[in-house]
Amino acid sequence: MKKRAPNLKEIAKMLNLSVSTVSRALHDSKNISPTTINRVKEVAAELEYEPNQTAMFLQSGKTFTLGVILPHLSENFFSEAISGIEDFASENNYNVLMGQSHDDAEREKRIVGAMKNHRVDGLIVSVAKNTKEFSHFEVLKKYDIPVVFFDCVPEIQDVHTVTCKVEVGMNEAVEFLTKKGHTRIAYISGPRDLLTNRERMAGYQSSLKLLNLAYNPEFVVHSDLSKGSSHYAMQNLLTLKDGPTAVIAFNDYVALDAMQYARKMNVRINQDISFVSFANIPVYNYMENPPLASVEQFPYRQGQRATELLLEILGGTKGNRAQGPFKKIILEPRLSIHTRFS
Amino acid sequence: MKKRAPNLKEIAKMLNLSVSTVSRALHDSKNISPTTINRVKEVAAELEYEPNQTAMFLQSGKTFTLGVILPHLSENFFSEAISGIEDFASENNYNVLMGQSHDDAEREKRIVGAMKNHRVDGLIVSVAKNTKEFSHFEVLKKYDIPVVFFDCVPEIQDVHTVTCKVEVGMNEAVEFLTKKGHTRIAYISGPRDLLTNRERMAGYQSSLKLLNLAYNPEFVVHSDLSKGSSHYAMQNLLTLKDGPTAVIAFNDYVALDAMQYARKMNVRINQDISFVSFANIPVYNYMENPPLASVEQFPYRQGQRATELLLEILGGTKGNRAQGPFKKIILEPRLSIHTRFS
DNA sequence: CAAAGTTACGCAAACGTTTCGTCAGACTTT
DNA sequence: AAAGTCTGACGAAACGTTTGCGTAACTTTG
Repeated sequence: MKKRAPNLKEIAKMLNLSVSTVSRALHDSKNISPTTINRVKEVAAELEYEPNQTAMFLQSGKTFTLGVILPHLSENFFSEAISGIEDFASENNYNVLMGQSHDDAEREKRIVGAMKNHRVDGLIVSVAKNTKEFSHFEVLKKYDIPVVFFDCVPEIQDVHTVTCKVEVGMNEAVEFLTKKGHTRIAYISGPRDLLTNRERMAGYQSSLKLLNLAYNPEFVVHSDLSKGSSHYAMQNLLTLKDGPTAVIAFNDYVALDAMQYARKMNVRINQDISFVSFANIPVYNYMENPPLASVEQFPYRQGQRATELLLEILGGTKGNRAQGPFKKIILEPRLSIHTRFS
Repeated sequence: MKKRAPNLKEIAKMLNLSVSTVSRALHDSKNISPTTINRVKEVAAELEYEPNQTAMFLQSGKTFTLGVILPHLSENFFSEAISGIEDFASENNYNVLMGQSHDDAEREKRIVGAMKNHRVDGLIVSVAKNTKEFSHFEVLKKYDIPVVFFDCVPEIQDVHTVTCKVEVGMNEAVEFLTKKGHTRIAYISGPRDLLTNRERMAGYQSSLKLLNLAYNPEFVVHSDLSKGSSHYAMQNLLTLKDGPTAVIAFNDYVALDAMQYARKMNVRINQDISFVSFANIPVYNYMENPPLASVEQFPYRQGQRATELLLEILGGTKGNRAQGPFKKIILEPRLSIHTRFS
């Protein structure tokens, strides 16, 4: 009772044909007579034959598989992103192989290796927060595997990227708050050396300048994104003499933690101090006191665009692939004002 | 300037060895002299040689790839689950290929086909809500690809499953509420024919019987899980003469929508009417008025166990794989009482 | 009717590995 | 010294496809 997946040879034997004829018949080659094509297809259907892709991979060098590497699947931002990736890939008959780096450079390296061995056709990556060095991506060039980075991208020129103009998002956030009458606006920053944080920071400072507001270094506090650290950051803001009347947080988790702390200190959220953040969770419409607004970064969209770009690259001439020109796709963020739980 | 991935042949040529010797050397075969092994490894390292897995797949019939099919990646329950799957798979040197059915039977079918063609070693599936018929999984037996179902599993005997005892979870939920003094407990059910819903329902009824509470059919209302439908369900409960003092919801989304509606009708949440639900979202600790408690179903754990089971099956004898004995792993849910936002 | 073209198929190489079997030479045992 | 064992290597087949080329048989053409 050996069950083996049916293959061309089996079909060929049953019909007294050669393997190549069967192959061609299944591909509707014009060199095969219609009657033969029908006979072959009939038998194939009966056996429930499906071509062995691993063999085709070997033959063609194409796996029709895209690798996706991101920090955490369980973070909403990323699960939305990979959802967009998978949807677009699937529409174009690509499969998606995925791995989580857990924000660990070593793990990321290992996964890149696994994907390379797997000979994925291309890679979509949001790099781990603690990755400082990108040589493990360099190797991919040798294997002619193009990479598109999104969200968290390395700061080097010769790569394709899809990102969101967070700087503009920050501008809008500050502007929104000043229109509400705020002049003392603080920023709880994320990890200092993270590109996306520096962009927020740049936006924060450029906005202040544009609006003729003074930049007060005390109004910028840091969180390493842990709950305790965000609490501590908020604490620092609350103990200032002329504290802020509005706080912009690095992301939703930081905002929620900061708000939680503030509330414990009897601050009335969005009355005594208003909050705005950068979106990465979805349930604000159910909360009584969400931040007033958040900068929406469209992760699903980012994933989609990244995949689109990657497939475009894969469509190009083989040799030219990993060389350039390198595209930088930049999406516009949108400040979404939260309506209150009603 | 042709970049081609280095291969065994290339190494062999450089060292004037045969391909087979190189292959063996890289595998530390004892039939190869240490000096040769070293020479080979040196050259391999220099060329940054990595074996082409697609070739190994073809050779060995094993892809070291697990397929995962679930409804939505963006739903927290599933992203947690796949996170658990990927973590466990990764630890055991398996890759994860994933697809979203979007709760559509047709799409599910297509993805199963794609995974089969890809010759994944095994499959982990949470079936689409509207899948009524499981023949597309039958085919996999022919290809000797074992399947482990989790969460949403087909109601047939000869499959491996990992599920959570939701019935028990419901029991605990009812008991919890009665201990709080509630006797008029309603249930907002999900899609009637969904197994997980019927189990909740069974738990609901058995609990009432056990606690000597009357079963009032009016206290069971239905939601198709859409916001409107959940609102409508809640509306029905609110218009009852002697309405419920506690409501158990099919899941968190239903609970949140129902609570939203109730609040709009000036019901004081968890005072006039208490809420309990089945967990699938993570941010309750930030909400002012979350449900009093939710039945935690441990998606990460479920994903892990499913993967563990699958790998166990894959380790078994080849022929016996898809035949049985069929394992049913059942996890205990836990009622987690939410502490209030403070 | 012969030359040329067309049709329908088979042969064999190739993709990159692994592995079974073989084999020559060197060393060990009687 | 003949027979046996061990060492280190190689050749070739196999996995399941695709595809360039070859070739019969048949059809068209002048």
